[in-house]
Amino acid sequence: MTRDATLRIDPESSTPVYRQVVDGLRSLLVEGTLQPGDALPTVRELGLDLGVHFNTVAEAYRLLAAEGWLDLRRRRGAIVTERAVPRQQPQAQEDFSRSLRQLIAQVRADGLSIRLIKKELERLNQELTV
Amino acid sequence: MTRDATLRIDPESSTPVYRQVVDGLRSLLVEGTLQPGDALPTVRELGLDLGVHFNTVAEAYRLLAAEGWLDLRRRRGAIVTERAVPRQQPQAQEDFSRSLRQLIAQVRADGLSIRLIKKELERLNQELTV
DNA sequence: GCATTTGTACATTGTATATGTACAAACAAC
DNA sequence: GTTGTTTGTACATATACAATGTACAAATGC
Repeated sequence: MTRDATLRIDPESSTPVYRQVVDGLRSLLVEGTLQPGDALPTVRELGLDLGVHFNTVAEAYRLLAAEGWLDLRRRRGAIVTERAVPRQQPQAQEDFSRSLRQLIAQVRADGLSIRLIKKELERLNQELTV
Repeated sequence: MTRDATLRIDPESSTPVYRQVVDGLRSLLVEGTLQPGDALPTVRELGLDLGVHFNTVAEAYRLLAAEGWLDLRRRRGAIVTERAVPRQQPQAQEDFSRSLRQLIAQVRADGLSIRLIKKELERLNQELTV
């Protein structure tokens, strides 16, 4: 991953930077853009790239390692690992439903048209393949 | 709104309580469950109901008032107002797309099956009417 | 060995969150 | 019209969280 424009940080956002990094990287991991064996940038490289302190990136890497995505070793950096999908939690579907409803409500409140929302929902649904 | 089970607070969540309240209420407002003219519970009632301090609820009400949803007056409480949908921001669609991708990635990582995710996407898409 | 490159540990600082307490406005009762 | 009560508001405080600064420890190459 070299200078990937996929990750962008909004320092104004109310969601903390290290979680923005986690969320952005998790997308790439889940979607397979980052594959097992791939090397992520070093915490210092990515920190420089994103304009944040390397410890902030390190914190994000630690969370992803705790989720089972990364293997962290000194001098070698962060490597994407094989990861088994965990068993589904009981309330997972309901949580997702609520989060999705709230996300849609938020963007509707911000003026995004229902037409465009539906378009995005359909597009993302398309992209999901079993 | 009397003792509505629609709002549930997770004190363990990393998203702060006042924002959970804002997000939950905004859903009800956008979806029309709460209509202009409706009275919300007082900050003390809702605080008691949710098990949080009334100032935490007050903070949530203030945010919603700042978004144009509520009219707050002493002694009368919080009343839902008419609210014009604001003009769409330029990056709104892209922001939504990214948030949605990240939400899906997160629940996939948590083990929610693609089948159930697609089902929810379709269900919410259905419910959206222009 | 020694230097360099990595992640790690931890102290420090600033900011955000939640609460406690006192207050001010509005309205009702009398 | 005074008094009491019910509302939201203001602000001080305590705590937790986020981001950074700095020093360190492990691993590798030479």
